[in-house]
Amino acid sequence: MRLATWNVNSLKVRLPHLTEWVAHAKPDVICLQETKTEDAKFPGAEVEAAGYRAAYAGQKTYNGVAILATQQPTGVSVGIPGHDDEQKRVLAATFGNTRVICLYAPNGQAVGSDKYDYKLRWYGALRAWLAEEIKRHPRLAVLGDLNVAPEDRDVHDPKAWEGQVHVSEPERQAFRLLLEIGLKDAFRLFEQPEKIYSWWDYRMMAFRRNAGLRIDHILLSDALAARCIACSIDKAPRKLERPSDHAPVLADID
DNA sequence: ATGGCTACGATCCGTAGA
Repeated sequence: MRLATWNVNSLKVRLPHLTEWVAHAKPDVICLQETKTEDAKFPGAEVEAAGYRAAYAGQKTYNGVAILATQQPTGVSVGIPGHDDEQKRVLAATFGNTRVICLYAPNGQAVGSDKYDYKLRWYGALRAWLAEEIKRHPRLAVLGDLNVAPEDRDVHDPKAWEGQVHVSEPERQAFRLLLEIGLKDAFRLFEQPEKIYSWWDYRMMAFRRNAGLRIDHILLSDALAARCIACSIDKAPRKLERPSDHAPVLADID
């Protein structure tokens, strides 16, 4: 089974890139973030034509998550249970005996801001929920834009980013707490080349300079991690005309 | 010099992203 996650930064704008990419990468499940699309305007026909069923939870302008899969999703749930949030950031679905959770973590804007506090509270609620979810679903995959670069090697210029939002210690701690409930960073299960990132700023020719962050992640429970045979980031779509600022992340489960 | 894109929904700029 091939799992993927991609922050598309507008499903409407990126639909051609998405259909092209899934046609050649052929993920069985792909989690999308920042769809920025109301459910009533979800491009259901195009997604179906590409060979995918879909579950989605969107809103106008901001946020929005979707899970596309070759199999019909069951047990679809939106949001973190008990955590009231207007922002559509969390979507879960089951495929066979595998539970897939699609996440779009808050950006956090700046350390110390209200949005940063919201980000840390969101992570707290997420962790509590996932701790239960992993007991219910031993085959648990958590994919998405987590908006945290877990280590300095996930940052192009750790000195410049030191203490900033996405790399601050409380955010990294929140990320590590997800691992502590029994999840593994699929990317780090394997030897990887240096300076691999999943996001590059649109400005400053950041992509050309490979000035990026690795903030999009696939976390796997032990049962799935034991069967994970590959994990990589595909930079190719970032090179296209009018790209998303994020690249898709892939993991193969035997 | 802390900018520099991009998407959105609103107008011809503000908000947000990371």
